[in-house]
Amino acid sequence: MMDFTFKKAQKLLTSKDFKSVFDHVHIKAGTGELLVLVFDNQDERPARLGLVVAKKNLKRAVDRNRFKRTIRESFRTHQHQLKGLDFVVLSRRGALTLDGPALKRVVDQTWRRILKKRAANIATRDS
RNA sequence: AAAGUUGGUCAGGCAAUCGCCCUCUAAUUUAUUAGAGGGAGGAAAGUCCGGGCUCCAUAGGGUAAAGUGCCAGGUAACGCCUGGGGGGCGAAAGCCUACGGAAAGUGCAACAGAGAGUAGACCGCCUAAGCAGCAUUGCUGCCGGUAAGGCUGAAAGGGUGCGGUAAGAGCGCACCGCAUGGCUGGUAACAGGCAUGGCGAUGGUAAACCCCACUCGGAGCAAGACCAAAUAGGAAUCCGCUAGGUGUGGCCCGCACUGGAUUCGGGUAGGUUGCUUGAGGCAGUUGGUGACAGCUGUCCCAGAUGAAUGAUUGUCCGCGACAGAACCCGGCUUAUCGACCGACUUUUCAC
RNA sequence: GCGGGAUUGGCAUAGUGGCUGUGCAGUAGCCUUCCAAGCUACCUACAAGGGUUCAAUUCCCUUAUCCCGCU
Repeated sequence: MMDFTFKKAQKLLTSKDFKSVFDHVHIKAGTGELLVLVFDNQDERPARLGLVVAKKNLKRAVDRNRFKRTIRESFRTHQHQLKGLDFVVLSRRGALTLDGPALKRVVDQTWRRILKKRAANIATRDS
């Protein structure tokens, strides 16, 4: 039975954690709705997630909460494929146009694209 | 039954799985596991008012600024609520109402108009006399009288009618309005009625200045308190100085600090706390027209700190709106698909 | 979360209880052989709603949008 919990250890908590991701972006992936920055720890630690949702893009608190919950839920179900990575997800203006299920599909696709890029990075580094 | 008015309640339900936050209990590897319980709103929103709480200086005096504005009550308090009065709308139930003072003072009113506030005389009306005419009358119209009618304007210094007059006029009278003084009812706002005045005292604007009455110290949990790396040096006590400077009130008075000596601790990053038992909810009862208050019983009902309520599936229905706590309450305002319960008004029909 | 401020043509910026100016831009004409400059004319505004007033861009209230300060 796989563990799909989402504890505090899997969140980026301090400003130091956020800074390390922002200063050393190894992989960048985005759509019109969101932007994902990835820091590669290159080990088997649990993946960690941080969210940056600007009031400018999503004005109502209800929309911001929905955006964060959807991404957390998707992260929770995909975490075992994402080990060793730290993520920062930022909202973009287009986030308002998607409803919950549609946003979830977009996020799921983004994880797959990041994994592909990571594999390519490792290949170039090894060669 | 239809049309309408008004008060209140609710804000998808149930089940399964995977997850999140807090509390309690137990176990241990001391941050995990297991069990139990709890987990957004009527507006949590806007931040428009009022209070608690905390610090500033102990919150004192004066002045400025600001706010409120029919009366009485409720409340911790309010710009809120309840009841009543005046005014407006409606056939009614009912709804709306910044509703003190312009007979203390100052100011403002474009354009038009004769005249815009100590009124005014443009067109007019009347008039001695003259001319015409048999005459009713018509024309010109001195000295003057007059303000009814016309014109302008948002507004023209009481209104309507009758008398009166050369023509007119509160000039006189009646009714209405206004003012003053009693009276009656009401806690009061106010209402009713009487007498007198005789409109030369009195148009509008106070969300113009202002006057009157009442309220008000300032900041805000990023308040504040505690534990504490690195780095840099400060704090308390006593003595001295009232000149200057500093300080959290817009300003003044008033108040505290400063310089020297002695003594020893101080506190930025970060963390902890403040953090939820409260002007609390529910039920009953008593008082009150009511807002509400008293008493009795009972319950504990979010407390996060990248910030918790979600996702998937099934099922039912009326197919689910606006929208997410961040110190806490009382209001107001704004957003909102709907559902249910009660009270009242009018019309029609039946008995 | 708390506390402040702003909104005037396409852009920038005055203004005040009685018909909204000014500059740049745009359009048309004049001038010039043509262009530029210059001159003339036109065009397009008081964020939205309600109230006070005879009259509101101005005074008052509500709403919307934007900006700033306090970790």
